[in-house]
Amino acid sequence: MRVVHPEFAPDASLSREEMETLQYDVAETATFRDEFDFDPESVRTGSSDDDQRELPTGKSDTGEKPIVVGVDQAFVGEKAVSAIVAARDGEVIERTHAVVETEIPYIPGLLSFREGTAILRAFEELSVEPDLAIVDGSGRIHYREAGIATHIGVMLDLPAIGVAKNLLCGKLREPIQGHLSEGERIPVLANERVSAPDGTVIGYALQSRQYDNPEKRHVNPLYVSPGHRVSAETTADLVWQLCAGYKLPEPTRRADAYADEVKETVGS
DNA sequence: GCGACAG
DNA sequence: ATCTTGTCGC
Repeated sequence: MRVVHPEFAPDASLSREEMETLQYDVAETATFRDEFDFDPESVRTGSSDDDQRELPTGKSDTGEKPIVVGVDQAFVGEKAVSAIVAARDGEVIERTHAVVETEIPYIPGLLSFREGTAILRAFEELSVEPDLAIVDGSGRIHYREAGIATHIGVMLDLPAIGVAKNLLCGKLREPIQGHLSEGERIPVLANERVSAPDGTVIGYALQSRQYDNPEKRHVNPLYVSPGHRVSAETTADLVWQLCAGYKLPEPTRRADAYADEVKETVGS
């Protein structure tokens, strides 16, 4: 697929100040409301039920099901490996990847300038037109509301969601005491460290999976946030639907595995 | 100066 | 993110 907004390219040679200014521009172009055509309820995983009956009409509606892509990165020395796995109705239909030399180190808040180019190059290799992207990292849960999921989503004008294992910034509306139960979600609000008005719901802590006996051992929640063209609430709904009994959503797990596969092919 | 800090 | 064996628990 093609880039729609090349002016937001995550150029690693920019100064820190220029990078931050670019992020404010990206956030201004982004929308954190539901702006997509597919039915959120139609998004599903592949490893779930196999009782997929034909429709009453007998007509196959697979062509109407949204294409969801998972995006993940791996590193080999100074090279960044970006992997994308596309699936429709839970079935993998295409996989692409790109290997790009990293130019800058990891800096909290500027992740897209380290990994963005590799991700975009992998997207350019994609021949199918995705309806939604699940990106590892934050979206709106970011100092300037422009995490990597937002940056990628805006450049491609593609509905995108950010899925992170740790909270970059913002504050939970209610503190987690001990642990959450599977399926629970707590709003993540903007605080003084976020450019959004204080109290704005910028994402959710989502307990995608939990052990039977959390008292002895528990799983940490996922921190999900809108990247582009998706609301915080729908973001949590979609990620929850994509988690087939695992902590990470299916698209992410597949991209993760593919990135490891490619990684073994590349030398440092 | 002291914390906070996606991947 | 990455370096890595065993090990705890369901």
